[in-house]
Amino acid sequence: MLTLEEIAQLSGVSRSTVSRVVNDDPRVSPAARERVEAVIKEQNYIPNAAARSLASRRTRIIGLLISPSVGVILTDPFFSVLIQGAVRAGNDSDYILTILMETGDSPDTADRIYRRFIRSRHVDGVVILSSVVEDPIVERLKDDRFPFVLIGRHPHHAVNFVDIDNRAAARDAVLHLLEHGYRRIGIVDGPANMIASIDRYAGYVNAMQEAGRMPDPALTVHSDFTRRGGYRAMQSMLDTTSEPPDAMFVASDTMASGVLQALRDFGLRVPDDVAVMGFDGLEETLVSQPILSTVYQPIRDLGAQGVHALIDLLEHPEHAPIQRFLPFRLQLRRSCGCGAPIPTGTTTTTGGVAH
Amino acid sequence: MLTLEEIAQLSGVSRSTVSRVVNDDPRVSPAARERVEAVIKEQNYIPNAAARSLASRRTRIIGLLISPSVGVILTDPFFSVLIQGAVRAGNDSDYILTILMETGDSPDTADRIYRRFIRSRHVDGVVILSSVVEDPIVERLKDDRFPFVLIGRHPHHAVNFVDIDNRAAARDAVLHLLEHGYRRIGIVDGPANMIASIDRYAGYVNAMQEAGRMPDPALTVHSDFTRRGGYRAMQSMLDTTSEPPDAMFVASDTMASGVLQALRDFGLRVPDDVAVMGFDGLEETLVSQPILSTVYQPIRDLGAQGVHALIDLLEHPEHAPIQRFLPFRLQLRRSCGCGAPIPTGTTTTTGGVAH
DNA sequence: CATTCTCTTGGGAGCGCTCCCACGTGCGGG
DNA sequence: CCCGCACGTGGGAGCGCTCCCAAGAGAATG
Repeated sequence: MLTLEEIAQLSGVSRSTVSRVVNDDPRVSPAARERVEAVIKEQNYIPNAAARSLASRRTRIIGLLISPSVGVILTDPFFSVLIQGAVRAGNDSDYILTILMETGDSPDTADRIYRRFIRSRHVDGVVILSSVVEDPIVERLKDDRFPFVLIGRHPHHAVNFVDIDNRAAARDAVLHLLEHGYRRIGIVDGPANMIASIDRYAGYVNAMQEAGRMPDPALTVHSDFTRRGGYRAMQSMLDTTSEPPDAMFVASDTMASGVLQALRDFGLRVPDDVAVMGFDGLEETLVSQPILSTVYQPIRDLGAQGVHALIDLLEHPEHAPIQRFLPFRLQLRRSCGCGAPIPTGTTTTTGGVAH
Repeated sequence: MLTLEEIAQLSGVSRSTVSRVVNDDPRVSPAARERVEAVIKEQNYIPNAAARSLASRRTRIIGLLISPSVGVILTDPFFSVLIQGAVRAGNDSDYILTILMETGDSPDTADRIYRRFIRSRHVDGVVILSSVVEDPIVERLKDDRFPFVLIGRHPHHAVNFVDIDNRAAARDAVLHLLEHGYRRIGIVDGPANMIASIDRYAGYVNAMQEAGRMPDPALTVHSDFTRRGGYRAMQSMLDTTSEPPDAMFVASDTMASGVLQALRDFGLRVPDDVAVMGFDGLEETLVSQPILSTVYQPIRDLGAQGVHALIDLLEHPEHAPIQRFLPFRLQLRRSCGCGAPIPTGTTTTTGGVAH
């Protein structure tokens, strides 16, 4: 493995000049630069990361930390799209994005990663993809004053985050179902300990109350954001309730896909017997008939903005805290009872929120 | 940020002793150890990663590199299970596993990651999850003598890898369909540039030929390992062929799930009109009726073994090259025409290969 | 023509660890 | 009683960079 010093000797300049060339410092004569670059190329020299970070006190690497809860449902296109958005944003920057996954099987795994990777300064900052409300990592990062950005807002702490207004979005969706005339509206929500689930449930309740209706507990099920979970949730609701719902608000498209299949297996027609409204706006779930009405959220952007926010934080620590809400919109298609099947992409639009 | 030296002063010992405590070196008196540990805890001291790697010449971090082709189909439970297996194996070791994703949108992103993360020694070694046959990274790693393990065999190079014998597995699966008496057997394969697809196709052809049948090109479709892709592949096959198949071998359960839906939407019964055999043995795809017959492969193990192999490589460079095939088995359920629906888990078993 | 400035360049002093060698100290055996 | 040998311990010498300051060569200024 070659060092800076050796490259310097080979090209007849000093260590400092080679360092300047490597770091694109303008204070190098064209002649010297050319010579050094030739040697670097010829020797296939690549600077040692550890030495660099030790001397410069940064690594130019940022982490995307995926919490256990998420790891399990990694299969949801939601996460894959989000991750892709984040990775792409990382690639377009000067930073390299690396993904850290916790499996959650051992309590000290998280601690290990935190110490050995985060606090030891292997990364300059982290984007957290957790959404489990009580995730202890948030406290820890705050206490240690380590730079981080949450994807999904935090209920208590004033931390940097990027999110959509899930409450408002869910409210809009349920209000739309109410406008259709549905009255027994049920909900398949995500896990009760995720902020997104909590907010979406609150939006559902808000809408129902505005319409003067009390949400029926028999029509509320928490599931796990998987297709299978959606299927089972719908199945159990139909099995246990004497009076089935006339519409369902489902907190993710992936679960909605399971819900649609459960309804079909139960012999119920969508939207005639039961209307369905999803959440996410994933292209992946458009396989099924009837085409799913849903709340579109800019998932890819969510990932990208999270990364951008972190980089901004790293390079301008003096900036104000970042608390960004991205816009959402309803995509009204067949499954909620709206007109003829509308081709993918063409959509009716309602409000959204942004700061 | 505290340093070793400061901890040493605070606990009245030398830098060396603190280092020994941190690294679990037995050559420290109980008294000193106790004192130092107290100070470390009290000060919340965590050693600097860069300084450590610079001095010790290793990082104790390994990378899981996910190639662009894979990134797109990250939603396939196959990958999420594989990744979980790898992450878990990493957690159980002394290493930390970090995931690197290439998006493939820019040709030099891969180069950047390679230089800035791999060759710069940010990681001690990498596990490659690529399977695109001509992935240039393999050459590069080989040339640079950087430690790596492939998940999925390599057609040309003698490299370390972990895989199953896809050819034999596919052959077994198709032979089973032939035993049922099906004769017009079609295949929905994965992308033609992935080694797994190539091997599974070869197995399919082998089986057909052994039964004295020429595979019908009209019944061969390459798809992309997604549910949607499977749906479309089946749809287009049914649309274009005058004589539909009586059985389908599908190169992944996720695609098979799409195939089942396409058949249903086409008014064909499974297995009566068309039998279906999947590949992977994912629990996630068991939602659908009829329950899918499939080839089970130990996906989680594949990830774990990849990581173990790499660690072995790092700690015992003198060991022989690792080329490991894990066992597979047929899981015969309803969709291939086998008896009554068999409860999940209970399975008929056939051969497998292992070294 | 002396003075100031700009442009390039070189090298010292770390960054915070690990690794190795040397130095006590106290013990048992010859 | 002395020698050798463990056992703890301390400190020097790096690891391969970045950052800063100094210095020399010209160019520009009065």
